[in-house]
Amino acid sequence: MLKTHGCGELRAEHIGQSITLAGWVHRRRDHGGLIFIDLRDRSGIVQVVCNPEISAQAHQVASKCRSEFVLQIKGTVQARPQGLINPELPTGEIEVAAEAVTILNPAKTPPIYINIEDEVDEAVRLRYRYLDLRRQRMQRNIILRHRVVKFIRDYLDAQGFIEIETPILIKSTPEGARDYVVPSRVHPGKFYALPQSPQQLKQLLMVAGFEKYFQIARCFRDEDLRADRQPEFTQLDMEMSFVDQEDVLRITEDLFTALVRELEPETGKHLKESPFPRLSYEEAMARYGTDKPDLRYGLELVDVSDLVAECGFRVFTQTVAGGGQVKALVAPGCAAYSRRQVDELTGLVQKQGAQGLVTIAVQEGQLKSTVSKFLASGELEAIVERTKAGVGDLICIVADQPPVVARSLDALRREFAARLSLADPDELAFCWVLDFPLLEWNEEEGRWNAVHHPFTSAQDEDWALLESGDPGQAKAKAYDLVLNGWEVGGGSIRIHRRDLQALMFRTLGITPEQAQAQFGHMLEAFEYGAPPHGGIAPGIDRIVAILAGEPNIKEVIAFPKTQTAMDLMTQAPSEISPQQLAELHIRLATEE
RNA sequence: GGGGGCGUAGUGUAGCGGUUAACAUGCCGGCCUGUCAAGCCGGAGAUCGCGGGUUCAAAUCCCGUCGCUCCCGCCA
Repeated sequence: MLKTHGCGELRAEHIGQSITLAGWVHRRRDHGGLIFIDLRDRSGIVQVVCNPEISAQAHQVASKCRSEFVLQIKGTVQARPQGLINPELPTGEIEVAAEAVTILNPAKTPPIYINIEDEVDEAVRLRYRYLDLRRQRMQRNIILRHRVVKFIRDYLDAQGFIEIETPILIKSTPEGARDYVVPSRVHPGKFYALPQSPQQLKQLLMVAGFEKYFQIARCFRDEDLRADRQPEFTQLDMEMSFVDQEDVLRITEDLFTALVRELEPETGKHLKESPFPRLSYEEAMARYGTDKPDLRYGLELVDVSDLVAECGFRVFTQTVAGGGQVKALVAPGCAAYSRRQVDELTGLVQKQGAQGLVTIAVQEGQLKSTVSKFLASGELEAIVERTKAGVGDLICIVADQPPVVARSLDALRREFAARLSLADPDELAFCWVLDFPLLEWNEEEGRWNAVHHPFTSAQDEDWALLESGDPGQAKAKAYDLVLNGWEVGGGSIRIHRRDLQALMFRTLGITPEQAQAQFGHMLEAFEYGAPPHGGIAPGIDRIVAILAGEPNIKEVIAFPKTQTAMDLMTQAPSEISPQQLAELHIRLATEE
């Protein structure tokens, strides 16, 4: 090794020791007669003093050093002189008196600051990602990610889980997201797909008798990007045999409870509660307007439809009569909102499809509402009472069909939480969302789609609904893990009986021939003693981002892609040579 | 596919019809033995993303385009 110690490890106990360090010039302070170098490596920063009276060589070389030069420094750890201790630095009680400085490699002036935590244009960061990754924020995030994955591996190993790799080149299936495909050289005109998740493979591992499987699995989906979506991302893929939903929830909950507690000294983030609260899908939509509610704050939606069903405001009465809802949200302390501020909120809900926004400002001794001339004072008071709004609060009301009401009030709820800083950034509010619908109607194609995926089991009593008319009412044995308003995982109990799988395919409008062509291997496998099984797949990138306090998963991925799925460092994707195309039997249909 | 935001020295920003395109920092040179975002002095560094248009005159206004970004659609 070119070093005996890490820069950040040195403490008062090392005083007097001869040591060798190697790292990067974090900052240089040249006083002419005396040069200070803050030397940085992964472990931290230490001050090196180059005094010509101790070593003329060290001082002379140090005078040529610049930011990000790679140095090896031999020297002695010494106590800092009286009054010169730097309490900002973990190594601030000591410094290293340089006896020899070697430039292992010089460096060009970097295009971004390594030593200042400053916002830099993301394109520049991504182009020079290796420099961006040198910065403290990214080092911290990537190391945190390592700890998360390491903890998960150790924990699941101790619970009897086996980590098994599954192929990256697999068969394309039409369900779900768009596949990334890879052409086959050996089989002209045929393509592999990259896995959207190892879904089928992990189920086959259950048929294979491994009983408890997990994998830190890379997944690929060729869909448009978001702050929480990259084209390739990492899941903790898990599957277990002889379990029911309760077992999967408990094991997952125990894992994340232990993980969060283990990392709390590092992240400073604590669990709001464990066991995690459970909400049915229906309840989540009713109380929060979303299936991924942020439970760090309240602001629950309140249904007031019955209170206004026969009031004097036709928008309300017609909405209720037409099967819609009138629901309210109380914004604490916002009664004094100006017309302009209310207009902003109205614009927000209109973007979600709502016609408008009705407000009631609860003021001392009076209620000011945009609809006071339509509603009797008793009706307004009934709404105030139902919503438990107090003096100084602003009640926001949306009337529309349930999906529009949900979307609008969810948007409002998140807007108020942001404006009023209601979400504690150091709190982790996990919850489970359960009892999802099994199927949803696909308007375009005129058929049912699986909400989760076609191997998800219906709840036991709901199988009959698939045959007898009302498949849309069937609930699935599916569950989502939600954390601070992010969906951080989803899973289900699978169908393990061939007859029920056939019923499922029939309901989805998949003919036996199509099922055989696409999923023949699954159906066949299930005929050889498939155990009851189920699993879950928490998203590693999202969980680490939340633990790191980052708003975007790019901040916890070493080499992420831009919103147009480019790698700005390597310029992927790129053209390939005509020879490569020819080998792959591909001709480009380039548009003119 | 659609909507919003951003694009000016290496980096972060200001300027928003007429400026020598400004400031900070970084960079280069000089001085400096106790700094720690060191200090002081001097210097270099910008076809204002790109293309077109309006105008006597465009970084500034208009149109288009490209890049980055946030969102909707999409993401079983």
